[in-house]
Amino acid sequence: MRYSHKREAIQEIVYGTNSHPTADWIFQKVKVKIPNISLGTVYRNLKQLDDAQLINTIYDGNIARYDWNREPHDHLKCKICGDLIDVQLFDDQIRNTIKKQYKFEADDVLMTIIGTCHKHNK
Amino acid sequence: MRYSHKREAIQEIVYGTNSHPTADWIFQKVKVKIPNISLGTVYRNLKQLDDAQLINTIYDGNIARYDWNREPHDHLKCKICGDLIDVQLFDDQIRNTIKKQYKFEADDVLMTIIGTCHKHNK
DNA sequence: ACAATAATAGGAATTATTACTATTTATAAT
DNA sequence: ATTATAAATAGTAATAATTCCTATTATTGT
Repeated sequence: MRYSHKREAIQEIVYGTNSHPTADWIFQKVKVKIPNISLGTVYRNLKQLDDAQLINTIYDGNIARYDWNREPHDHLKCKICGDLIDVQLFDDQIRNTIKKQYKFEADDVLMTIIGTCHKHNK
Repeated sequence: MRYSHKREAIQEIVYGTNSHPTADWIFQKVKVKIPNISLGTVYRNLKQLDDAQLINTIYDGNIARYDWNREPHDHLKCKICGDLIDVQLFDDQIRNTIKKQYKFEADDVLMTIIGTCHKHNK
C-alpha cells in the first residue's frame, strides 16, 4: 500500500473520534481539509485501512461505521439517539472459551446490546 | 392488522426455513405461489410481521435477514459461505446479568460469532 | 528525470430499501 | 347481500449506501 496524503487524512479523522463515524461523516470532515476529495476515495481508503487492520468496520443496522479501536470490545447501541458506546463485556479468556464451544473456527465475537442510554433518563 | 393472503404466504415462507432469508429470497419464493406479488409488498409485510413480533429482523453486514426464531439466541456467521447458524450461547439468566452490568436500559443482546463453518474443513 | 503503477475525481451503476398513488380487497355496518 | 371504510397492493419512482469505471494524477523505485 503506497503512501497517500488523503488516506492519511482519513485515518487521522477516524482516530480522532469515539463516535464510530459513517463514511459520509468522514467525507464531510475530510472535505474541510481537502476540498477536492471524493466520496469514492473515502470508501476505498476505509476499505484499505480495514484490510490493513488499521481500523475496524462495524455494521450498525444496515450502515457501515468505522472504529479506530481494534481491541476486542462490544457496543451498547442506544435505540433513541443511535449512539454506539464502547464497552468491555468479556475479557479475552471468556471470548476464547466461547470460540471453542462450537465446532466452528471462530475469528471474532461481535456483540451489541440494544437499549436506551443514560442521556434519556427521566 | 387486517388479514391478507399475501402476508400469510410470506409468513409461511419465513417459518418454513432455517436459512435466515433475505427479502429478495422470500420474494422469489412467494412469487411462485402468487405471481403478481410485488417486492414492496414483501418488504411492507416483513416489517409488519416484525412489528407484530411474529418474526425477527437481523442485520447481517448491511443486509436485512428475517428469522422465525423469536427466542433469544445468537448466530454463527460463516465468512466463506455466508451461512448464519442459530446457536444458544447464553441462557436468559446470563443475558439478564449482562443487561444489568451497565447503566444502560438494555432490551436485547445481539451476538454473532464470525468464522468458518464445518463445511469448509479440509 | 523517468517509467511503472497505485491512487484519485467524478460520475455512472448497483443494491437494498422506502415512498407514492391509483386501484383492489377485507371487513364491519347497514 | 350491499355498501362504506380504510387497509393492502402493484407498479413504479425515489432514496441511500456503496461499488464500479475510466481518464488523469501522484508516489516511488531506478
